[in-house]
Amino acid sequence: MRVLLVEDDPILGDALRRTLVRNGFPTELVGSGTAALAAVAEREPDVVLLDMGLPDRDGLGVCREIRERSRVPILAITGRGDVAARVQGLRSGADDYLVKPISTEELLARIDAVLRRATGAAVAATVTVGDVIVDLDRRAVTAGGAEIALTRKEFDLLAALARREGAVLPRTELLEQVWGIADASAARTLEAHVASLRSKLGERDVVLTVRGVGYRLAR
Amino acid sequence: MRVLLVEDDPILGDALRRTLVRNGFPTELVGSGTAALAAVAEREPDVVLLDMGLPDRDGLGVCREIRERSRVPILAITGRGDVAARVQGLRSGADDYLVKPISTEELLARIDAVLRRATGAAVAATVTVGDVIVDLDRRAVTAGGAEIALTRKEFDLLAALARREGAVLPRTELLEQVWGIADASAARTLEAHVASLRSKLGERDVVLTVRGVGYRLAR
DNA sequence: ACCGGGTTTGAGGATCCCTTGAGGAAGCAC
DNA sequence: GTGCTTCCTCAAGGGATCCTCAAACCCGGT
Repeated sequence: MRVLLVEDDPILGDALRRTLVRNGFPTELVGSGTAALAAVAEREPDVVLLDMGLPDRDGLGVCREIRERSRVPILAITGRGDVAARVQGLRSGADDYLVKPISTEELLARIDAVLRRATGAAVAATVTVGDVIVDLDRRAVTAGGAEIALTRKEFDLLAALARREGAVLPRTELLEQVWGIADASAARTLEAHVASLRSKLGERDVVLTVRGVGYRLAR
Repeated sequence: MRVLLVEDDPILGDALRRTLVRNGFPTELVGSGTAALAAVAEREPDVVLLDMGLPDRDGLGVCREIRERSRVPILAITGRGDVAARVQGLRSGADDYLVKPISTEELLARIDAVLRRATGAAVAATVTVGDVIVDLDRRAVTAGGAEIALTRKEFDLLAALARREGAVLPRTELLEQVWGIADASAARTLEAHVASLRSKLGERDVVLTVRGVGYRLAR
């Protein structure tokens, strides 16, 4: 499950690459369309994340050339409001697109979705922890067979933990994924949501505290 | 319509076999890759259910060998979270896969789907939600047997939701699919159409709102 | 030009839930 | 045990989000 990330801005590129790696996607970063074409042939990635605003050649051409040589799913990255680029991108073979600025949550969700479609409706859209089932598509959660109504943040929080089932997610990471902020000052907000999530899940001890670090899911 | 089940865990294997038999699929259970290859040649099953975690040889190899000798549809069974195995499985010729733990409903649905694809039967172009039937070809909707007259936008909206039955569609996505715009400022338009759609469908709670995200269909 | 259904837009209001604060409990080092 | 840090509980304000209800607008068809 390898990702090829094509992004010329080294800052954004590195940030995206780290996010992806942290979430279980080994990622190779290249900075130009030419390098991208070579990498597709050589490394056979499972998904290509392609910034449409490249320096050496335009994104559409790269997109088309990749598509001529491979059936790998392509996720286009476009600037905000650039509707024309979006439509043309989809015509040139991109499977979906992301609009800057890109939230971690959306990035992961789109990758999941694109993989699911590419592999013929397969990647499971649900995660099971004990008798708790998290349905990422329906944004629905059942515990012991009974449906549980969660709010937006509560679900996002649970989903972030569920995607990395069992792994410890640092508070900063959760804040970034769910709230989109890199600010640790909202610590109490996070705690409050963990609390309400726990109370809704009942006496199940699904969300565990890792003191000094963050939270993780039981298995 | 015979199923070949390849599963080394006798407990799980027997449970699956019984479930299948109860639901109309005569099933043979074998516990190793070697036996599986022999059984494929000899019994000519209509579907193979293959656990990727076998003791004697790895699932991928078995998968590939089966595929070399036969065009029988293969449903891979993988552990949870084992994304890599999933992708490789699909590359090695599996048609779809199931993730443990396997629910009966999902098992049967996947077998149906795989058989439908393999035998080239037409996929039904109607989606059913409760007693509401959405016919995507005829652009017609019936609820409780009675035909319901919907306007264009109302139908497009319902159809967009129905195609991804149950999954949450973000507001932005609905706006783009139904209205062709990437502008979130038309939010009230969407809401108005949801309202009229709901009122036409009666007290059925078919269209559910997911606060902060979008809408989805009940099941 | 005139309807008439379909669609969009606006304002108002109801509901939900996110955030924030303070105080207390629990964990950890010594 | 003592002190310190970290985390949890609880409740309430205020804001975001969505629904309702009308009215205006658009656009074919007659």
